[in-house]
Amino acid sequence: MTVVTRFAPSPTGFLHIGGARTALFNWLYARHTGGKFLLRIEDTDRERSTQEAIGAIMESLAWLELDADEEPLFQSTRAERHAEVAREMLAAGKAYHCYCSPEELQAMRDAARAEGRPVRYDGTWRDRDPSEAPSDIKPVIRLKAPQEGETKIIDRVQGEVTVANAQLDDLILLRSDGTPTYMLAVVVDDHDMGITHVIRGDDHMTNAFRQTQIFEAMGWDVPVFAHVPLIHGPDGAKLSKRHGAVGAEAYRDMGFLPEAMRNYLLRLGWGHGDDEIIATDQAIAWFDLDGIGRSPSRFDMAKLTALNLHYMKQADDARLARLTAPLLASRLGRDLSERDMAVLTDAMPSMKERAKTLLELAEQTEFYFHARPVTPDEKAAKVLTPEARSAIGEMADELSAVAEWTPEAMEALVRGYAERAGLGLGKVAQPLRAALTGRTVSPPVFDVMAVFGREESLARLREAAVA
RNA sequence: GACCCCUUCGUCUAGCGGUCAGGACACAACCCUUUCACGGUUGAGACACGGGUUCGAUUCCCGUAGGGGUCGCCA
Repeated sequence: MTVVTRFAPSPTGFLHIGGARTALFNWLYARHTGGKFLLRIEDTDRERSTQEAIGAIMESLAWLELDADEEPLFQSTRAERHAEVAREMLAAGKAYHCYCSPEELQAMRDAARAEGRPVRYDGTWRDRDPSEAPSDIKPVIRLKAPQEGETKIIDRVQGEVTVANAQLDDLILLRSDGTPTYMLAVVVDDHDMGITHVIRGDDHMTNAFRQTQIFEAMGWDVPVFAHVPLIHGPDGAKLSKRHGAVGAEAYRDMGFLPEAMRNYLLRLGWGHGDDEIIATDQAIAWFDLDGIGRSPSRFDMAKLTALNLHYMKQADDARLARLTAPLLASRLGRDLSERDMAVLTDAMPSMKERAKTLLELAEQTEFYFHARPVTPDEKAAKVLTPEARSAIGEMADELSAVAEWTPEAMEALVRGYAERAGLGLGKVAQPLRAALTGRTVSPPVFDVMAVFGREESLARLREAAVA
């Protein structure tokens, strides 16, 4: 049997972190088994579904590089098929018309709650003669769910979970306006799409029982379920906007790499021994449902950040430059030229291991693109004492004579200068740094000079020397 | 309230009857060092509680407590 998984978001908002992980797990499982990963947009709530949300979700999935094997299916296009299944169940005696008004139902729920009884539909119309039906009310179609016994689901994460059928009521399949409910639509679509494995959030656990009843009423195979525990915020409560409940694209904007995000999300609720750094191809080879934990986990930005540093160090320089460019452009208030891009790429080897995000990369490489004369910040200005300036001038003269403009040659020269002056390297490097970058923090000064090139470096040093 | 699920360092987790309870992030100290980082070494830090079962429970069972989820003509 070929595995077919699906990710089925409802487009009422962005793709939040939990959804992103659900998508990742479905994608990984399909890739691991050589199966298919499908996408279904559950847009049956026309009030709340928006085009913007669809766009945001697709964009986030694209950013995370979770590619579906087929074009996304829009659930709203399948309403006729859903209604047809409802009518089929009606004809087979598996469903019935219910004429209760929303007000009556609400009263029923309120009463039940007040008396401390389970809140359920009481089956008023379950066995009532259709001739008693009021002519002025459009009925809904309800599932004639079993009232005795129990419904069991086999869940690859939660194990065997059983609930007494008495706990479940006759859910609505088709609304009075003839449109399908979520419960019906999901089952019909999962069946028609050939979904074999339903991997989704824990919040759908109770839905699994009701959906199983529909599958069984239709005589369809029930897919394998895997209900993944939810992700909570750092405080253990539900994810709120303050922490993880922002869209996945927000993490892109914060300067995280998609591969870091995937690795982080993978390790949140899934483990493979002591392994922490798990590249995507390795994840595909290793991922299995048995590795999913049963307890909810908390979102931890620090760990994501640490992972991001790791992947940044490994990332290709040109790619990092490309990703950093727009962030840098917005800091500088101008676009980067081809020449700028070359400088940025050259700057990456010494830069990428000291920045945790692309945002930091942009911030820390910014000085390369500030035109001369250098404007030192407060700390750098303090370093540039008159003595330091004259030393910078002397070093500039010596440096101008260096044959090869390499970090090694420059370092040898400056070390020699420091020794003759009876100073540590730090004493002379800081003024150089301040003169070159206008800051007191930067990559090693000789790397910086190599990136700037001979001409630009000497110009900066000489300006600092005479200032 | 009813039903269902969960509970190992602060966080993510390993563990699947006998372990000095391991790793990672974060934290602290030290080393490295031209600044900041990276890196390295070391340290502190956990089996929610109470009963069983067993020669022996973190591990199995039952309670308690705490947390979470679900109870719509929303998805």
